[in-house]
Amino acid sequence: MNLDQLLREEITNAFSSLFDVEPPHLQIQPINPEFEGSHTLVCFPLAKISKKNPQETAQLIGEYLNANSKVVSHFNVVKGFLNLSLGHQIWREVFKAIASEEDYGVVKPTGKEIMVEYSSPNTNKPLHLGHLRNNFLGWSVASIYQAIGYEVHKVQIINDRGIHICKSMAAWKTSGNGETPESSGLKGDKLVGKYYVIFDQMQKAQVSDLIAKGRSKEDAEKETSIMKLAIDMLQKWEQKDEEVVSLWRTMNGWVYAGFEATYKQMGVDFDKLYFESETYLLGKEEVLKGVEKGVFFKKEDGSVWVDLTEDGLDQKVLLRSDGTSVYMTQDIGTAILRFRDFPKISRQVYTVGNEQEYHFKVLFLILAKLGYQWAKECYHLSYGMVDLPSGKMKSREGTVVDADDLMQEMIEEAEKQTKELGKIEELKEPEAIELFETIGIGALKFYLLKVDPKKRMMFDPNESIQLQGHTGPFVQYTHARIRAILRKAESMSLKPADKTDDNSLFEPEITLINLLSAYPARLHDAAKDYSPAVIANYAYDLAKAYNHFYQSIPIFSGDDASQLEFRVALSQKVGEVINKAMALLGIRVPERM
RNA sequence: GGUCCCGUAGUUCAAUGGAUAGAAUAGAAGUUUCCUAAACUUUAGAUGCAGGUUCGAUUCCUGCCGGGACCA
Repeated sequence: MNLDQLLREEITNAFSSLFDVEPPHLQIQPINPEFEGSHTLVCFPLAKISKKNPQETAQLIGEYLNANSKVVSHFNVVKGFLNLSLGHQIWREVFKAIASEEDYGVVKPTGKEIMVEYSSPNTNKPLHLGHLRNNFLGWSVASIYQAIGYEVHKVQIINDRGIHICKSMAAWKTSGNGETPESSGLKGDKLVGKYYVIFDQMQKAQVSDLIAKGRSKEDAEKETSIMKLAIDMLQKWEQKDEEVVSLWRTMNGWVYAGFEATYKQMGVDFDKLYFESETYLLGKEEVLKGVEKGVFFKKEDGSVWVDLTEDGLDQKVLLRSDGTSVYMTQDIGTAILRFRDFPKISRQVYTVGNEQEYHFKVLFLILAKLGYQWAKECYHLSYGMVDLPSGKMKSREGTVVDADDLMQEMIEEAEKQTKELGKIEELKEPEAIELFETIGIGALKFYLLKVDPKKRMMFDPNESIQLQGHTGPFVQYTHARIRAILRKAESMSLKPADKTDDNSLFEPEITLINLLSAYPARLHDAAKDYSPAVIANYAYDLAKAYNHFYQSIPIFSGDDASQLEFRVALSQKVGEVINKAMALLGIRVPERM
């Protein structure tokens, strides 16, 4: 039974019998807590059709419902708002329906398939705070789609080729002395990142030497021995030179091992990896075909362009005059390859920062021009940058927040605060460590996911390690509290029951049932907007409402057994839904904390 | 120069065109014989500026101011 639908039908009936016309789309909204009732019908738009003023219209509909409705118990009118209160019996039935549903809110597989790309790092630098937002977002959106019945393929493209990795290789070769992750005790990605920084330092030193010898800055930057080595390595790599390829393989191997550890700690995973080294030659053929079809055009110097001025954009180069690809060319090829690999997907979602909005607009336009039907279904899940209180993260200024370090800090803070509260006396080592991780990582994920993805956000390290208030641990704590209730109920041999008897409900109980009934709709909203923030805020609202319920009603007092059983059942379901919602964010909820 | 995004309590975030703009933090004041006080209750505090559209605008439109990104 869908409450909203039921109300809609009843009001539609009421309206047409009262005014002899079909009503327009009804605005039924949740109510502000200051007003009595649970649903409100906005009657301003109806006034034109009913030919009465909004207040009268509301009054008439209210009276009609009072006399005829199965669900509305009473009403009140404020200005043009018809506030409806539903009977407690109805609320009990709503809850019964929810409680009896085994996997409440989860949609059975629909046969639809979707691909979600996220992470997609370069292999010359370790992952940082920005990647955390990216990974959490992408992973969560994938989970949300899974929950509404899609088969989801999680992928990333690893930018493992190009001048950047050659720079690390060049620096390692000249000054690395054969250092390895094992010999240095550094994580692989950190080690390779270290040599990327060393390259930069060597380059700077050599440039100033050359400038001192009278070279222009521009020339000097190209002619340092270290830069020449890097460029030489890139060329040799493209010629498949054995030695260079072998070093490239070794160093990328270190990076992957390092990334793997970071992904594990983050709790994200992938179904398939694409490597740029394997896909960067794709796309060129497609572009040439496009020239034949007349979709693209050639300039005198032989370069290939697409003209997007009709779409309000510029001309964009697709192949340079020497025939080499640009990023766009590769992305065209990769997109087509993916649809070949997974012919049943109806859409690709690219989780990439909003600085690439233009790039994806162009990419999707080009794919459409090439005649690919699925192009208009592709979606750039664009998210805002994460700023620090000191401003933007800049790798050159060393203000980048490292992903591993940050996660470690969060876990340590969780441990510290848990110990201060004296909560873990009974917990043994392995459980305690797991709990600190659950709380620390949960706090981080919630912090990054509760904000609308599209918006730029501020990351204040001091505030993020806060475990009170609008945070993940608040929700986790509520779950732990519910589990405690259920343990107690069990010890009292109280079985959860959803009997629909005559007992009236308290306001906090109705609020909870109302929130529970909203879960499927919120899930769909989240999918539609690609926004885990919708889920995060829902989980928070539910937890908040439960705490209020918990503090205002002594669950185990009173001698009416069915009332106690009902409250236990309500608690159990709230716990389940909290668990389910948090799982969509990749946040675990503990049994106790 | 062109395109796009963003301006909400001191701060970080909310608000399908709807009522008295919600939370959280920081501030003030309370609540532990009782199920977990990482909680709860009370209190104070905000829509950049100027117009327009309408019954009604934080939301839509125009201009300006301020912040950011991208394209050449």
